[in-house]
Amino acid sequence: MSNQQPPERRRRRGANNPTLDDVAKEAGVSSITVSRVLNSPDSVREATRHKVEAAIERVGYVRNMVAGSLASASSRFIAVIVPSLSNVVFIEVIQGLQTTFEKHGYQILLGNTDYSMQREYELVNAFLGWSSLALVTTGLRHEENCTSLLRRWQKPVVEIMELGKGIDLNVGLSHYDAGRCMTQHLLDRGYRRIVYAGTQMEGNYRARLRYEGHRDLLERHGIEAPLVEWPEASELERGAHALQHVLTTRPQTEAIHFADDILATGAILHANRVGLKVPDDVAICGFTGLPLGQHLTPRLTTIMSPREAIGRIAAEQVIARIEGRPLDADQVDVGFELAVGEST
Amino acid sequence: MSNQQPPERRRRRGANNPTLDDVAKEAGVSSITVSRVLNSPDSVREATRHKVEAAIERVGYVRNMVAGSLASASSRFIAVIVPSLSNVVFIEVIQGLQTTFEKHGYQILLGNTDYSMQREYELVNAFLGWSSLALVTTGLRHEENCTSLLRRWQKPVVEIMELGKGIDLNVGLSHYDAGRCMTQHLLDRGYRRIVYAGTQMEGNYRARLRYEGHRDLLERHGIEAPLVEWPEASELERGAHALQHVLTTRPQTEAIHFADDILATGAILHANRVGLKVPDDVAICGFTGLPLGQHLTPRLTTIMSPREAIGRIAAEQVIARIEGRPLDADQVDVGFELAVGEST
DNA sequence: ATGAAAGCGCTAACAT
DNA sequence: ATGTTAGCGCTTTCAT
Repeated sequence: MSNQQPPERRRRRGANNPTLDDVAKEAGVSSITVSRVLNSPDSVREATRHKVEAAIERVGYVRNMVAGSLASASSRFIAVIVPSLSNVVFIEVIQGLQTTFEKHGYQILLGNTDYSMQREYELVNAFLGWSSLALVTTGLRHEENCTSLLRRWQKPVVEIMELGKGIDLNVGLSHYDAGRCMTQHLLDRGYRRIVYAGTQMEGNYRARLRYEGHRDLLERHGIEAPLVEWPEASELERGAHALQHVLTTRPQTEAIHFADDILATGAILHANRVGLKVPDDVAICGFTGLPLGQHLTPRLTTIMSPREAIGRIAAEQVIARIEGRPLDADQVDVGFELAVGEST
Repeated sequence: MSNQQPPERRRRRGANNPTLDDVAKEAGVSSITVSRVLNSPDSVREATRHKVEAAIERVGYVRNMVAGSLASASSRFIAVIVPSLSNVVFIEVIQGLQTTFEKHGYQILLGNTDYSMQREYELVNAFLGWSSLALVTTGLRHEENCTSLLRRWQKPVVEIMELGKGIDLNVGLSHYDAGRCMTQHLLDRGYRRIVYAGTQMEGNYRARLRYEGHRDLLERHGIEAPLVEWPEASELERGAHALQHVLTTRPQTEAIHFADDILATGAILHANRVGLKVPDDVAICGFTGLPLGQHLTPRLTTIMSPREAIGRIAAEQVIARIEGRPLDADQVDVGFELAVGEST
């Protein structure tokens, strides 16, 4: 004989946190009213709102963002993907993004690819699964799967740092032009025997683009463009070694064009230590425009890239899109600026 | 007369992404089997698994993390709250956390309080609402609401940077002892007229604790402990100004104990620029142990705090808890080390 | 090893 | 301005 009573209800409730219903009961309203107090307080009468707010306080209600996101099929997450967290450049970009997004109540979902496109694809996949509102990623090159997934995705995608035709929005600068610009400056100063020194040049193709700008300009002048590179990440110590190495293996070198300010700073500090004169013994320049460079003696000649602005502008573009405001342009060239110090 | 046909089903589906059911249909299995392939592949026969994996690929399935988290009442989020992103110290801690958590497949949810406890409480609230598995926050002082909310919460909470009795777990060092240790070194070196110089000393009470260690030791020796402070965040420029300011207003000063390495470095670089001799004209020391300090001439005397280790250890503690492994201790003193350079 | 059914806690859609 | 109902897409529970 079959069981006559209705089957007992299965209950699960993970933690036993108060829910909207608990608050509603406490306040003597329906749960949707509580939801409205939370999401569009103006659509609720003031008296009701106060009752509900008091009830929320009393029961110690903590909003379940997960349930809300599932029901509305959207979260306030913005996915942000960078290749490295040990590079100040990306930290500053993240600051620009974070400050701007936070002001508007968005939460960043941060991912680090370690310069692996496979990892980037995995992160993109996971972040889309969180109903992110938009995605900000670094550079214009991705796995094919990744690009096509993002193209199908119907939400704002910003590719930052580099300039060019991309998936959707783009905020950056031309690294090729930046490399070329610095080398033009070195030529103007009369330097001819110039070594380019960088780290992780395979993964970090923006540094490679700068080198290509450098090389093409030199070749046009019939000058060789030797490249020395190291697989490790940039550190002050590496810059010191690089200086030592170049002066040992190529004692004729007149100038070293470093791929970034960390290396260049390490080289200048090392020169100070061992009594080498910059730029008389060897000229040194970098790329990025870290404040540190302007405090050295001699001040570092470098290319200033507006890192925080990249983050801020990318965030502003995204927010405009989300809020349905029209954009001036899908591509923003933030430019760069040559800052000439005494190191060249 | 009432409508005889069953009422038309309301449909919502935000985006029209393929769901588990779509994959299941494609693979000719039930949706729970697809779920198992994703969550516990070993519980599914190999042939079935391959069928399902092919179907996932074919329909371009992107996992809906939100729905999964709601159903299971848990996510793979770890909430991380820091007071600032413009301070390298927290960046390095975040790196330690992020690297360790990522290895285990956890996603950080990053929040920045700007040294506001009110903001910290809001972030905690939001992050608990995302079914976070654990929470890492900075310091031992919080809003009362915040502390009691976290105490009720049945998941791991780690308070980092500072050492002391807290909510649950604790990983840090004694800032009071660190300040005292450095000042003992200055006394040993024979300095007596010592100025302590810091920034944002109200919000950043860890810097204040270091000052208190410094002050108490000096007072025990019957020496005054003047404090100069600025409300802005630490920058190299501020360190340069601070040096200038102290030497102008208190020309007798023999040593400046800076609250952090950024200020101290700014001061040393400025001294190099204007031809002041460190430590002969004035001795300089800092706190943190940034690599930069060891590349200066003279090398900076500082206290090395293991920033990345704090992050790593905090993450390891959390992971052990989550995975049900026993902890050696709820409190970890990561210690610090006096690094004596030529600047004192 | 696989499946059916129920429910996670919220919000959209549709009343009133 | 407020309420009713159904459904978001998954995982848990229970069954086979």
